[in-house]
Amino acid sequence: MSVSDQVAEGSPPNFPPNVMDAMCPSRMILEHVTSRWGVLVLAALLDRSYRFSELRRFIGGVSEKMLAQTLQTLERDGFVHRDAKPVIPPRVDYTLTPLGREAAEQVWALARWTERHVDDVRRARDAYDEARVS
Amino acid sequence: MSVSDQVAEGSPPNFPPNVMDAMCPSRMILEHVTSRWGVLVLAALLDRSYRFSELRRFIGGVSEKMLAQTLQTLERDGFVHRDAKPVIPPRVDYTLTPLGREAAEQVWALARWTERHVDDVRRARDAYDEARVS
DNA sequence: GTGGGTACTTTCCTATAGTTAGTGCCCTCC
DNA sequence: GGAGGGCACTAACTATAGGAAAGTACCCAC
Repeated sequence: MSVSDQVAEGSPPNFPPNVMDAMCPSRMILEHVTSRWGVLVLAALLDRSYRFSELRRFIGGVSEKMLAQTLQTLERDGFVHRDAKPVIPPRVDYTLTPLGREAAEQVWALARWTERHVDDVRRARDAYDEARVS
Repeated sequence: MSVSDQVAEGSPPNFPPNVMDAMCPSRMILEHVTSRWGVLVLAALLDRSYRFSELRRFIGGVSEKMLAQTLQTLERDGFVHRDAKPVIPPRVDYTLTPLGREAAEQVWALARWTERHVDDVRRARDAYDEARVS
């Protein structure tokens, strides 16, 4: 067994990383950052840090469970930093890490893009719907 | 009742569009383009058009049902163009519209970014996991 | 004539998301 | 001084979304 054989066997079958491969870890990371609430958490934290319930009020429609779950996932992936101060009442601040900031800038750009193109999509939907009622 | 009152009442309560508002249409559009399979469909179609089952083979792990559903949603939103040739066997080509291309460029950039940072995330996860087994 | 390919749709079942209620501790209100 | 609310969660339950598999209808190759 040669050295190159050892490397080939020891390394995962995901080189180079490819999101189109269901087994590639990059697929799961992409799912975390593009998840329903992940996108909004990252976008929110881009301009400042937030406390848990402050974030919950800012992001309309998110449940406490899903916000906590999303924040834990993003923290584990190294996108979000959780700063818990041992005071009463509890105070926990969430901030972006440098890695999280890079991701957040991209999802924020996408969020702003959709906000700008709401009317384009509405027109497309009207045309689509009208084409099949006839 | 003044004219400004009429405008305020007649227009939807979503101006300017804001993804943080659960009721804003931009929220739903963002969910479509960042959906689990929407991201991958847009990214795939960026470099060329695909037929249905070609796309299904290219995007690992997608079911026929979810691919059809995702394509219909993206078509209705005006991101994807469906070109069905009335031949036997059926031939349907999916392409991006100009609007879809703009969205696809952004999600593709995000996909490539995650592929490049797989190792950073893996390290963050190892550190996170090790911090709570002790 | 059996198997495979095309592009889907339908049915069924499970996994995931969301809703609700509970935790423990503190502050403010009247 | 008891009621209500805020803080940051967690646990249990339920509704909905997602995935597996089969069906459709037609054709071609072997």
